[in-house]
Amino acid sequence: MAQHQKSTDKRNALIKATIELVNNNGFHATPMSKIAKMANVSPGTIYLYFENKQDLVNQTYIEVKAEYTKYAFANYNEDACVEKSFEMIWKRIADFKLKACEYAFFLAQCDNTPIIDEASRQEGIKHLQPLLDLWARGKQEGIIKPIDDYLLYAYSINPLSFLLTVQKRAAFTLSENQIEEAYQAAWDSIKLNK
Amino acid sequence: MAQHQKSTDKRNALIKATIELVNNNGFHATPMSKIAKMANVSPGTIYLYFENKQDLVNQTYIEVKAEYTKYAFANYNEDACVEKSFEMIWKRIADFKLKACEYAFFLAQCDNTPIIDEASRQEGIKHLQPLLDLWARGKQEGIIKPIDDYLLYAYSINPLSFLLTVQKRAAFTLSENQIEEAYQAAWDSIKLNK
DNA sequence: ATTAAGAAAATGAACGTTCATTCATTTTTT
DNA sequence: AAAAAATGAATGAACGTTCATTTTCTTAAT
Repeated sequence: MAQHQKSTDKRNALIKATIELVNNNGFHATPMSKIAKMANVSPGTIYLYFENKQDLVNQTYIEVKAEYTKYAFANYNEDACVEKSFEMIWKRIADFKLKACEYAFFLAQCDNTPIIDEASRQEGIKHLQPLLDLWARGKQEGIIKPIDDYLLYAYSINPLSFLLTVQKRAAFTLSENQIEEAYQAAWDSIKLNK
Repeated sequence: MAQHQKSTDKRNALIKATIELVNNNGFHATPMSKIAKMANVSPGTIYLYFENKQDLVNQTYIEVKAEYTKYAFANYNEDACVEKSFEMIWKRIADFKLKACEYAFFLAQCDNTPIIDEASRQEGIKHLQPLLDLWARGKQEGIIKPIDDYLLYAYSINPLSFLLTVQKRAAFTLSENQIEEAYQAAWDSIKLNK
């Protein structure tokens, strides 16, 4: 354990440092030397774990994205009705984005800039399938609007990224009540009106 | 005219080049030398128009943001009812974001990263007031949900940024029909259900 | 109209700095 | 004592910015 453990520790420290520095300074102002310093590691050591800077950022992205989707679907099973299932997933996602906001902000940054390889972006998108499946079921049952998944995502999930950014910038926190209001807005935007 | 005209041309060319290069390569991979080359200008000339790289990006942001809001409210007057007014503004914004997508993508990038000064960000936000006023009216008349403006923006306006990004990435174009669907989702998310 | 002189604008080579990355050496682990 | 992991000084390329020089424009006297 010891040897491999130590390695994982360093790797994690490097990824954590990358997230923090890129969030606060941007990719352009995040030199490898600073990442090394914050992770308590020598600059050269980074290259034992990552090919180069691009690889470090790509892998950080993939890792964070995986944690995000893992969290989102952790307690999900397909037994509940569409509406309840969606609410469960939505609230898990909200939980993650607003609580683990460092992670979520990093993702938002990567998703809105060309700092990530297209391949890594594709890799990160994979794990969203359960939500797409749920939407397919919802459309079939006439509960969710029969519109493109991109539209459903844009209106029901993505707004959380904006709210997270506002929260980070304005040093203002969404109340429990506001999260409920946000959920209502999300559901209202995609549910099929009878 | 001649002398001052020429200056404006160079300035505009520099701003245009900045947008294009930052969009495609990211801020970190956009050296001043490339900006100069694309604008057909010597590197030194940039410093006649802008203090430094940060100033160039800040001013580009402010300029694009101003164009965006100017376009959004160009044909707006406060005579129509809340719903119609919102629809008009929304469609103008959609028009801008999906047609002038280079501009909109640049804004999205700036809004989701720390590359812009906080001061410039504040400067850019100013011109949104008419929309906030409309929402205030809508809340008062019981037409729009009595929730925070950030929530209204997150659900009714911001999704367009996501759709724009998808459009740019996936080389896929939103159809007229899908824009209508998007508008419905936007309105459904913020209108007060009787 | 032409031109000469002065001012303004533009140039691009040069500068100093910073950065990503390497590798000879040291430290730690097996 | 051999192997693996980590170090950090060294390297060379790239960058933002400067400034001595050149080019272009403006003015006004002829």
